[in-house]
Amino acid sequence: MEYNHQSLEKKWQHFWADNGTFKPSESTDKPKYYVLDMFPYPSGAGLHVGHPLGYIASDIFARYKRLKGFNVLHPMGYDSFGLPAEQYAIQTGQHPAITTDANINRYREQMDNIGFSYDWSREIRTSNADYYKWTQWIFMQLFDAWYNKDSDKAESINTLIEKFETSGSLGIKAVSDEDVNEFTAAEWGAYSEEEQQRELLKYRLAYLRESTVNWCAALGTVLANDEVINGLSERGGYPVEQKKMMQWSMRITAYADRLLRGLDTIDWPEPLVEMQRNWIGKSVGASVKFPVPQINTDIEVFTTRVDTIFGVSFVVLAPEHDLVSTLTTEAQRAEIEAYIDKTSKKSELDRMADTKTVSGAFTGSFAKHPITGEDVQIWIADYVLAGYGTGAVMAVPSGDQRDYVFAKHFNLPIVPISDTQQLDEAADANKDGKYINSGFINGMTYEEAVPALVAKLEELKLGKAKVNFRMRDAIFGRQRYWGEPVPVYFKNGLPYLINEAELPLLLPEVDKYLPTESGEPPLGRATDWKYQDQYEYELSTMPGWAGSSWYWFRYMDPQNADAFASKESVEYWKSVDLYIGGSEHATGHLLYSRFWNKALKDLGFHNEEEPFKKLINQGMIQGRSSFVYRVLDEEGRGTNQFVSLGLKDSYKTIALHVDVNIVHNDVLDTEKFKASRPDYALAEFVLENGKYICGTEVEKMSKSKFNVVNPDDIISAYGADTLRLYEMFLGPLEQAKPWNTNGIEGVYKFLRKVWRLFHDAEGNFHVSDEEPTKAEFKAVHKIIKKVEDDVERFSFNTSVSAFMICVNELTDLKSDKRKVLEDLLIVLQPYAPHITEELWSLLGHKAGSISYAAYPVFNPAYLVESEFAYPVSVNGKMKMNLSLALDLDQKTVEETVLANADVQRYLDGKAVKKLIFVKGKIINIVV
RNA sequence: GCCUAGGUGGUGGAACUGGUAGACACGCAGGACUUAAAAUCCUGUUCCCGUUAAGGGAGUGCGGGUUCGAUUCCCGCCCUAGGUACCA
Repeated sequence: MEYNHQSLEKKWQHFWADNGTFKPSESTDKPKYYVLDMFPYPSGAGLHVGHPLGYIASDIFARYKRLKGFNVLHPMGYDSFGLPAEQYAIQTGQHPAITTDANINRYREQMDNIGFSYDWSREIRTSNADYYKWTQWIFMQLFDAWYNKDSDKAESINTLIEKFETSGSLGIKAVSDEDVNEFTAAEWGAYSEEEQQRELLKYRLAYLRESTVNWCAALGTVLANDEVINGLSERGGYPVEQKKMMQWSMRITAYADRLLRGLDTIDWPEPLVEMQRNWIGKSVGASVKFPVPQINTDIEVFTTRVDTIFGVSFVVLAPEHDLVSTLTTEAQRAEIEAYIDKTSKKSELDRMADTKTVSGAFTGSFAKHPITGEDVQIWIADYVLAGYGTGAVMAVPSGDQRDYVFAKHFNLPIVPISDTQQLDEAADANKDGKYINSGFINGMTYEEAVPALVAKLEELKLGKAKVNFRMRDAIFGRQRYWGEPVPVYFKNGLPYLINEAELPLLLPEVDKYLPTESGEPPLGRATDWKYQDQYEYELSTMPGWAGSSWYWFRYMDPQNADAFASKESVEYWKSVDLYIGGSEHATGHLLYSRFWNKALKDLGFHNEEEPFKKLINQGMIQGRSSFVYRVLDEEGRGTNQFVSLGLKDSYKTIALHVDVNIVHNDVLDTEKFKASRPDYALAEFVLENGKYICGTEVEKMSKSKFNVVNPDDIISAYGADTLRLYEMFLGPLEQAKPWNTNGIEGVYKFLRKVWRLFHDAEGNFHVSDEEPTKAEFKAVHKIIKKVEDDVERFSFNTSVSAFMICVNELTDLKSDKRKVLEDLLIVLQPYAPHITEELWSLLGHKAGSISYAAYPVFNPAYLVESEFAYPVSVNGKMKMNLSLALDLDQKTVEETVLANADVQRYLDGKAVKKLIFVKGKIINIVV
């Protein structure tokens, strides 16, 4: 029988599904291992050949770990709330749940064709009520929590209430809003219920507050910072503006430091760690107050270089700064107002793009230098951002390039503050010199000056050491329909949690998926809330990242109706050992997940500080578009003639995308091309060597470029095993690469060779029980070792090559020995599960048992040779090959090599200065 | 600008801690089998010189350095991709 992937693969996929082959058990002596893929949003386009890359890699790893004796949890599900289904619903009126279900079914079908070892009994969908019940429940825990800086963790809000009741707000160190009140226990007791709730809201981890948000009018919703790219929405690319609104937020800033520290404890790709670091944006410095006596207030600035404080020659405020209007003198008012007007007209994009033009205006007021007491001018300029730090900076032209340019432009003083500064052309920020013109720190070094200054500022009550973060709290509400309802109702304008017993708070039906006439979110249309007459429900829903910020826990115990997962299952599976997915989630999902994980840990629901121990980013697979060249006539109109790539330069042509599915190895199938479109029916071709060669270009995979390759097509032509091997063979997992079917034949040929190892010339199954030869053992033990090494370091592409070498060797040896072939099958199983499963059962083993076979033990003895040949160079130049017996000591090797006639001839009487040994061999002779 | 990753044949890529650069595969060329084609198998394939050959030379983005020996380590530069951006 020949290798027939079609029937064989279907057969085993059904067998695995029917027998629950990949269900892990929690009652086992085996150590656990949790392999997770980032679950997909099920889009309408289905999977293309790029999507499964990471899934194949994780599947190989999961299968390998099973062979290595681990109890493996390898689940899959869907992040099924999201904008596209809702946009589609707005256009067609079809309920998003229906589209979503249809898309999920398509995804599932496609994934099943690839032969993944997921435990589908644990499938989850974030839009299912029995799932989002727990997303809502977690929201409630976060609402009922505050961050205690003393214990450095989140605690139940009750511990805060207790403190308020016993000692008031005194001595409480919490992460909270800026505008918290100070009160005694007695005052707290005298607060009304409403006043108490209003105050508590300023401490909760999930809170409601008036904040400046990114409002996207086209999408009709607010967006989180990571959903806005260059002032445009990530989805759809619509303009985004800043707007003040009452909004749900998550106090992620409470965790800024722990999120940063945790990065050192996890094994993630460096670029990703770096992205999170930048996003969190910790800067260590000082906050300094510049008094403005005439209006009896201070301008607070943040600086990372307090040591340059004596170089301050002016202070700059952002044009949006609260004090601008009070500080502006009558003489300057017209100028300032004109400037504010001008900058407010600039869009976010313009302001970012234009960093060269120097602009600003003088307010007319002066502040006092906190140490010298001298007057410094107060300016406004749009290079100072309202959203970072305090929205004001102390300008040190000698130490900061922006301040330098500004000072030059407006003729403000530039004071050197270090004896090593070079200020002819630019600011000089070096910290190496000794201070000059700097009062009491003159002559000090940087290391001495900083603590001295901080102490001085504290003494003057005009400053203190401060750590600043770039990261802002995450906006949590969305004015959309297709998301989790927030389990909150309002009383006198204040939010209260609904009863836990009322969970899940079901997403109500609406007549339309658009905002109401009065501008409320779509949920304002709902008429079937359970307690509609009693409650004034919250109308916004949760953002897309809510459901994905805890989903790895649900897989541990997906059907549990009493908890998001049982205590036992959480204690057993702990956290994800290996997580595979794209780097586009660096500052979104991966940050929010770490945040929720830490909060849930603090509140006592599990014990793991980090959710994903090791993370791998698979590279994006790009499309490889093909082009045909249509010949143009004198007027530049297209003719029916198409010219092959190599000859196109002698014609006037236009390049047209052609469907990559009718091109093989860059050769166009001309008949299929003619049939593809009516206006190509009469096409004529100018061929080279009898073929029409297409041009190519690497672009994003998309329908409009005719370069989408569907995995189903590859599978029906070559089989799932070929697809799996080929996707791995394409190159390093983490590298972005274009899809290119050109090499797939080689992988397919390899699988046929594997099949033939088990079949005789007539095609009958045949293996021998004889003892393998040394050469056969050697071939197999090489691959046992190689795959072990490769899989552990995620170098799947080199394994595929090694398999090919191994099978070529066994084919040359005409090997048919059961002992070596069985080992080969086990080692190959993670990569090509279908063919190995089939051959395994033909060998007489129980069906399905290969998935839990023991990974063969590598025996280095099989790789050792009795004699080895190796090259010896003279002065680094390769000269000759020598062959020596093994087990010689260094001295004997030395004598034998030097006695060798060839060596003597090359040395030509010259004296040997040194012999270089590597692993007991002489590798180089220095003369 | 800054941060991160990378630059190796016609192509995808290999070379794990410095030790025969180009494994493996594609493509291409030639051959075997076949009436023929497909399929399959075999041989060759970094570049240059050498009629074939024996042989020689160059070669991992560019320029230096360390070393007996560098794709690998160090310094400077160029280019590509991703991220980020008046963050004080």
